[in-house]
Amino acid sequence: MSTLPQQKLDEVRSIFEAFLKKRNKRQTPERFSVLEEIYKTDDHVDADELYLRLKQDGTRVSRATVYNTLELLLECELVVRHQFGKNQAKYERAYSYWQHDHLICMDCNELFEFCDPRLQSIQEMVAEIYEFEIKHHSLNMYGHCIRENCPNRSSDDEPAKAEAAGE
Amino acid sequence: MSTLPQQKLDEVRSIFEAFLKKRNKRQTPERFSVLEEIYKTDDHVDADELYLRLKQDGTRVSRATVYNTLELLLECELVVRHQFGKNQAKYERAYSYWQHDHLICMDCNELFEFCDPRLQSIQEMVAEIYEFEIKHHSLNMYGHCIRENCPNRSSDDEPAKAEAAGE
DNA sequence: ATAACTGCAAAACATTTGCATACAG
DNA sequence: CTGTATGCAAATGTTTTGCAGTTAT
Repeated sequence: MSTLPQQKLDEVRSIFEAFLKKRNKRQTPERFSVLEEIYKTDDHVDADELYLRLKQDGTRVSRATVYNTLELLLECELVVRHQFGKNQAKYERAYSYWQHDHLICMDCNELFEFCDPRLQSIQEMVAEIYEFEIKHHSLNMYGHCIRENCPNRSSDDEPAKAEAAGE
Repeated sequence: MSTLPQQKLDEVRSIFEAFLKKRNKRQTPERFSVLEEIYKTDDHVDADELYLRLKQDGTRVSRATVYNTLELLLECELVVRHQFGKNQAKYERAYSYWQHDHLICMDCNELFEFCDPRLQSIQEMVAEIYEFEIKHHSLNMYGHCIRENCPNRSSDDEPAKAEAAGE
C-alpha cells in the first residue's frame, strides 16, 4: 500500500492540473513535487517532515511553498489534514483511499486506521437533526495498545484519576 | 447549564484537592482560580481567553500558570482539551457533564454538541479488534449550517472540487 | 526551612507574511 | 511581457522554559 501505481499517480496529477487550471493558478514544478512527495507514502506527515523529505530528494522548495501547496491540495481534496491532539497538523494523501478514522496509542504513538459504517449513519442523523450539510468528520480514539514493546508495559505513570472526591 | 450549583463546585474542588495531595503538589490559590474560572461557563475556551478572564476578574495569574494548571486539570480529568482544526487548543470543564461530540459550522464557527450511543459500540468493537484499552475519543463533524445569518448564505466561495480528472 | 510554584521574559515551535526575484502563461 | 509564485527572512501566535523571587507545607 505504500507505493502507488504509476497510473494512479498520473490520475492524481491530472486532477491537480485541472484544479489549478480552473482556479487560474500556475502549474509550477514545486507544486507537483509536493504532490508527488505526499503521494509517495501512506504516512501521516507534518509540513516540516515533507519539507525535509523534499530537500533530501534533492528538490529545492521552501517551507512557505510547502504550506502553500498543502493548502491547495486540501482544497481540491487530494490531501486531508489531521490534528492529533498536538499543535502540529499531519497531512495524508486522500485520492482513491478509503476515508478512515484513527486509533492512536498514547504510549508509543502508533497509529491504526479503521472504518465503521455506523459512523455514516450517525453523520446522516446528526445532519438531519441539526439541519447541517456535513462535509467531513474526524474521529480519533486514544488509548493504550497491548504490544510487548510498547512503553505502556512500564506503566508507573498510572493515570492517577480523581476517583477520590472525599479522600 | 451555564452556571454551576455551589455543591458541584465544591465537589470539583475537592477532587482537585485530593488529586494534588496524591501527587504531592501544592494547593495554590492560582490553581483553584483556574479551576473555578473554567467551571464558570460551559464554553470551549482557549488558554489565553482563560488568562484574560482571570485577569478581568481581578485574579493575577500568569499565562505560564494557566497552561501549567490546565495540564494538571487534564490529568485528573476535570477538564478536556479539544483541537478543532486550528492550532489552538480549546478547553472545557468535564466533571459531571456528558461526554459529547461536536458539530462545527465551517462558515460561522458555531459549535453544537451531540451524543450518539452507537459511538460507544464502535469504540468497544475497535478496542476488541485492535486489542486496545481505549481511554477517550474525539469526534468532530464539519459542515455548513442553514441559519439565515450564517455567512454560508453568500457561498461564492464554492468548494471547487476536483471532479475533473480528465479535463 | 525548603522544595515547589509563580511571574516574567525569553525561547521554542508551527505557520504566515512581505518583498524582491524568478518564471509560467 | 506580465502578474503570479517562489524563496528567504522576518513576523506572528501559541505554548514552553529558565530563573529569581515567593509561598505552601
